[in-house]
Amino acid sequence: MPESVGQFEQIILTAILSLGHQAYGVTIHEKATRLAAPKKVSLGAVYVTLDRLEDKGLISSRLSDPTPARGGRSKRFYRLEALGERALEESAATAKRVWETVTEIWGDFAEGVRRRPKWSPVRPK
Amino acid sequence: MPESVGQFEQIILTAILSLGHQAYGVTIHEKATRLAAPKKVSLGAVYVTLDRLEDKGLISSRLSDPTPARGGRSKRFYRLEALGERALEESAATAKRVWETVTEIWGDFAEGVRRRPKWSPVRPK
DNA sequence: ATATTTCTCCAACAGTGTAGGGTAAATATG
DNA sequence: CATATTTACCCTACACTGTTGGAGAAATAT
Repeated sequence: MPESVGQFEQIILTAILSLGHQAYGVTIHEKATRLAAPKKVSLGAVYVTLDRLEDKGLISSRLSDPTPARGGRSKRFYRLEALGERALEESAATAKRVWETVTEIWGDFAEGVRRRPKWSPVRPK
Repeated sequence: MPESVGQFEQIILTAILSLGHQAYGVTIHEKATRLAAPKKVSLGAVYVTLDRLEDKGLISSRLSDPTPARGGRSKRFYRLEALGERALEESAATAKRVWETVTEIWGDFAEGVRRRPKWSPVRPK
């Protein structure tokens, strides 16, 4: 049974996955911000979560060489470890089930306006 | 900007939504267990979370009359409030984005075996 | 030297997740 | 009726996750 991750951890793992070999603090923050919108994501939250995920062995990191650009100090790049992949699989499967369940009732509201519910909102006796 | 909910809270809200007017502790527990599988969900966790969601005004409850069945004591039925609907909408939209992002890389692994990644897992320099 | 830019990291606290056991209210049974 | 059985609710206590805000390090630019 894989480690189970929280909501924000899931977002961070997803960001790392999608960034491939360009995953470091700043880019992860950008990706995470898009995933979590309209909610704001602070940089501090990202780094703290990266630390914890690394402690749990779900991701690993290595420090790069500096790049020849203004402010181009070295970056800490992250990658998903096998444990992290399994945790994300499980967690994403639950996300899918949630989305599908909500969609069955409300329709695909993310694509526009929310539709009518299947049943009328009658209260039990 | 809607209240934001955690992972388990999202599952509970989703369970309530999908149960319609049959949402009370035991049925919510069953739904939540299916949504969160293979992870186990304890009944205690469900009730604590229901309490907190009610305190925050995302759901409301009312006590029913007992039913004439063995052990048929009265149930506390829950329903989504407007705040809860908005919180779930936002939260489910993020779940969708996570699922889609993961799917772009790994394919729809929930339907069977995980496919190959789009890029090779090369580390940065 | 000093300013500016990019980037990492820490400390502290609030909020969420979880287990396990306790309690209550109904019907069934001898 | 006393006790068993079934269904259901609720609390306590603690671990883990989420979040903010700011400090500080390492580059290039002027």
